[in-house]
Amino acid sequence: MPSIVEKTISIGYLSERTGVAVSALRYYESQNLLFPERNSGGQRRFLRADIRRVSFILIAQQFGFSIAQIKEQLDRLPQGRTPTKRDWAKISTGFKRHLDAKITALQAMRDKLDGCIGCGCLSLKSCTLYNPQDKAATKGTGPRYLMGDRSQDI
Amino acid sequence: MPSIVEKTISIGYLSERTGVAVSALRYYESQNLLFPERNSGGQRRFLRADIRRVSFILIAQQFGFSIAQIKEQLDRLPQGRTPTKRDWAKISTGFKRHLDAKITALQAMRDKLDGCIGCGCLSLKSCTLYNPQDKAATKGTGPRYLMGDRSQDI
DNA sequence: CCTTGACCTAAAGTTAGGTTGAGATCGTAG
DNA sequence: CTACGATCTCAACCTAACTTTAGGTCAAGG
Repeated sequence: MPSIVEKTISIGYLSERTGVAVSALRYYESQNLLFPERNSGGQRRFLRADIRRVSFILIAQQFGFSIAQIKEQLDRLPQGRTPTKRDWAKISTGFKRHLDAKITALQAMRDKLDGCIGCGCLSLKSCTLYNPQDKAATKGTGPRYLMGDRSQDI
Repeated sequence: MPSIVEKTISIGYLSERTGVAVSALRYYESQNLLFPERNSGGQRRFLRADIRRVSFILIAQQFGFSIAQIKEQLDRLPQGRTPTKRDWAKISTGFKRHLDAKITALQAMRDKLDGCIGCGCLSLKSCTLYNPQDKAATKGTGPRYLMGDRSQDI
């Protein structure tokens, strides 16, 4: 437990304060999410501001963002000085856009599913859950015939 | 391409019809999502109804469900006969409940984030994104102190 | 000085959801 | 009968996000 006047903290203290395992913190460093300095003995010394940085990582993960995406957001923070309220607010906004898009997409699917349950098309020809673009975009493996499409010979 | 009168289909044809790789279909069998019979030569013979079963797996994956969760839903289908419209509608309903819950959770987070952006609490003491229950439930690793909680000494 | 606990590195292991490769067999067209 | 593509099994490999293990070092208390 470092006293209030010490400017850097150990990996153990950062772990205790954030609930993130020491091994995970070292992993985050290897992924360039954290940039601790080293003391004369080679041990990591973090800034107190890194507590907030790690907390941000945790929240972003709860929102479903990958480590790479989180890194992109963190890269937008200023280097050389401790991030301010405004700095955090700025990246939170960019972050909200992703989240909004994610919610919208899920709602669209939910609405399609609603339609399918109502009309029974989960077992008919015209199920709207058939969505070729998505699959073509993610895999390039050509069209996929989902739930009841081309079902004339089923 | 099996003629319309043949009752079973090959793994290659099932792959072609669903867009799912042959290797993935074999993997699904290993995970007990599919139960093909075998011909005299040991090759898998699927039912035409398995096209719909695989399509269901794809859609469920798009909704973010794991293979294990999808298996749970598929296990609710009747054995011994081809599932009907009503059978599929029944599991789609259970499925919608999960989806609704997921959307609600995401919206709650989005709303908290909205609040945080507005009030600047991403760098203050009382950030509502601090959510001890969730973490305690998922990991059992004790409380996690998120974004600005206990920030008096930051 | 000695012990003990926190810390270090590098490499290997873990889970999910598959893919890839090797080597052998099946099945069908010519 | 011979080719040749489709299938078969089994094991190894892949990414993400970490954890674990092994073997060794640092730092603080007594």
